[in-house]
Amino acid sequence: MMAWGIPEQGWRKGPWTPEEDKLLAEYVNLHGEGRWSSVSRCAGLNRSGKSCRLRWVNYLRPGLKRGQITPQEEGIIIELHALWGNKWSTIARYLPGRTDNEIKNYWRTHFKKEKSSQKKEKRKAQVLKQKQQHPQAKPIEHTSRVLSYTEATAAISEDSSKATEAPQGIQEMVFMYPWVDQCLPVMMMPQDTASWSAHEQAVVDDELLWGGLWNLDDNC
DNA sequence: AAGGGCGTCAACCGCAATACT
DNA sequence: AAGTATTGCGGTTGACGCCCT
Repeated sequence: MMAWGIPEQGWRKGPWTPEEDKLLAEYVNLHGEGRWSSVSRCAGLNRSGKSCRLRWVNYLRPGLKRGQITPQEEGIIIELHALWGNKWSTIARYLPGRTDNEIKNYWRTHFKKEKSSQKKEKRKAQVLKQKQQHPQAKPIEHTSRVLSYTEATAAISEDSSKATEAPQGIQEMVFMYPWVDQCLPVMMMPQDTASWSAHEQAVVDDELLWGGLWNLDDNC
């Protein structure tokens, strides 16, 4: 492995120093995000644009949450990963304050390699603790489910007679999250799953999501 | 107390997509 | 329209700290 700090093609690599963080943060606060290659030049950082962007997105950006992923967030990660697979940046959009890198790391460490019984015991203990804190909550593994378009429209309107058919060619996926007692429309996708990717980011109602229903801070 | 194993996290790399000229 | 630069994403790596023996 290359030694930390020895530049390849002139760029510094390795862990960021507090001084570098300060320079980057000051520059981005002043000029905004974007044009990362010029950031490295103009901010006096001997870092590649990619490195600057990554550091900002994963560490310096305001509003980032620190600390452990909550059981609620974990539930969302599990559900969204089941839907989208390793689309970490897409999943991260539904977890305010969390980065794709963080979610990716979390998934790999908690689910990809989860095999030892010890680990499972730990997990059980966590779930048990959660239950004691929120006795009304169902076990996290089963807290949400995917509803059909018809089920969802009925549930949202709280009137089964108002259930509507999904638009032709489109299937809306909706999660039921008991901890917020709400149906959350997640995405619209063609029933032809081969062309999902073209539609996967057609989020139905971002306002609804960011408006507080998924305000996970309230649950901590 | 020492050291080996393991988990976590920050950061790098390569590639693909997108924007710009 | 084509070539180049930039940005974004997902996979991977390596350092570090904690725990167990």
